Amino acid sequence: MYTVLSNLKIQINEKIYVKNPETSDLGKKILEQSILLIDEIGFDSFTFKKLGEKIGSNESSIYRYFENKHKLLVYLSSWYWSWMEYKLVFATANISDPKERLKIAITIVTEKITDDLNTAHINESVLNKIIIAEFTKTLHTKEVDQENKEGFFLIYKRVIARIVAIVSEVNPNYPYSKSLISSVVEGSLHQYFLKEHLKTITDCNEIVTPTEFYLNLVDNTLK
Amino acid sequence: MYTVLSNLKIQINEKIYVKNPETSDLGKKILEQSILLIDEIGFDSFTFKKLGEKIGSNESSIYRYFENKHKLLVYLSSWYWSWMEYKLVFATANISDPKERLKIAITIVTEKITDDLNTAHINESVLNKIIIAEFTKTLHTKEVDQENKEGFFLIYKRVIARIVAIVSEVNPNYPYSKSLISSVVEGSLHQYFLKEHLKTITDCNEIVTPTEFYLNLVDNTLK
DNA sequence: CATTATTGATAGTATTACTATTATCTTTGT
DNA sequence: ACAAAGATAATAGTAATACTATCAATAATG
Repeated sequence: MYTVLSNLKIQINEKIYVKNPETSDLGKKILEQSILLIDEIGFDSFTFKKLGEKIGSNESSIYRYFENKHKLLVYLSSWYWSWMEYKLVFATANISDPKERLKIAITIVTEKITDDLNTAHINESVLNKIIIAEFTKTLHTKEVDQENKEGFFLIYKRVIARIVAIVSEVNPNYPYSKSLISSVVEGSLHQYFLKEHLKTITDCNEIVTPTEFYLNLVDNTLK
Repeated sequence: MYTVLSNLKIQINEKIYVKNPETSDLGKKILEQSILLIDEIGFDSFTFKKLGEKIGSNESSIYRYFENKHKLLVYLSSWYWSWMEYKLVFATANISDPKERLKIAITIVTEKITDDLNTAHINESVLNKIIIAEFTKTLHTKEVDQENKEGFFLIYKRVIARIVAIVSEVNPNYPYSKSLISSVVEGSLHQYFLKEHLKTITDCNEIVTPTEFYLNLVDNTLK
């Protein structure tokens, strides 16, 4: 996969990190290798100590970038959704037909992810695996309301809002556009999860894709 | 809410517990109070030590019932879905029209939960809150495939399979019945979560219910 | 070349997630 | 009524986690 701008820079809410990891080599290494390590051992077993060992750096150095592993995951998620928004905006620009625009948007948020070569230290394909496996954990905490107030989930919500706006163009009378799209975005991750782990309760497999299922669903719903 | 059978007994996979908590007072207290404590402080902060203090019992005694807090959550989830299956089977029995049966089934799995007075030590309304907040955590672990093999998620999958069977009656040509229903069941929990915490990306509120949204969605989809 | 910022090394603390042992208390079977 | 068995409580102990603090070493910059 390649994006239109080379070396795209992604802006993340400052409250999520202690020190911006994009501003140093160590910071970028933390992002790059944390993605690989979380994918490898899972977020629950992931610790800053293990990450430090992996990148040949010290635990305490990592704490200078992120308060704790939860915040790091929130950062990676924000990065992911920001990248997704970027793709969404570019892919739907200059498409006049709302129906076509919606089709593209649904495809973008539900399709399989390949690595974007413009971001040297982020492997989007592996990041996507983490999002499928771990994204719900960023939301499902006792601190969700506080963190939501601080804007931790803004980009995620904005991605959904953008697609909701297209739905309203396609069918202004449909009364559940927000629920429909939040359900598509979250549900798509879930279908990918089921396809890997609980195959008996999904139709998605090597042939049928979540994209196909959701394009059909949205199409039927807005008719 | 009341069920047809009084004192209904729910069977849980033996591999989930060390000692069946339904066989003693302490066991029942563990179930009852763990639900309240997890709801109160969240699953992440929940420990057996805190639970022990709450029920005036010893940490080590709780370990005789459950290997760890993850297994306890799996137990509570299994209990919940088993109870849901029970409600589903009763509510749809003797309804000959598949469309009507599907409508009832969707309603059952998406509607707001009130306490079932037939189960003295389980507060289903609070348990439902836990399921909304924490159920995904039972699945999103590195051990999911192993635990799935051992049957930890059987009842959950069976609930979905039962509704899928009704979908096939209503529309045998619809090719995504499993994805549709897994998406409804999981998505419904998600919509309840959004309604509480991320209101801007859902249409569900005090007036519009997840049930209404999903009945409409399924109806349009199977037309 | 001096200052400042960054990173590394080490140590230390409170909590968690257990396991093990032994004592006590409660049932139950005869 | 009493012994044996089973369940629970109390205590102690361990390894790992999730940090914080301090200070030394190194690199970047003006």
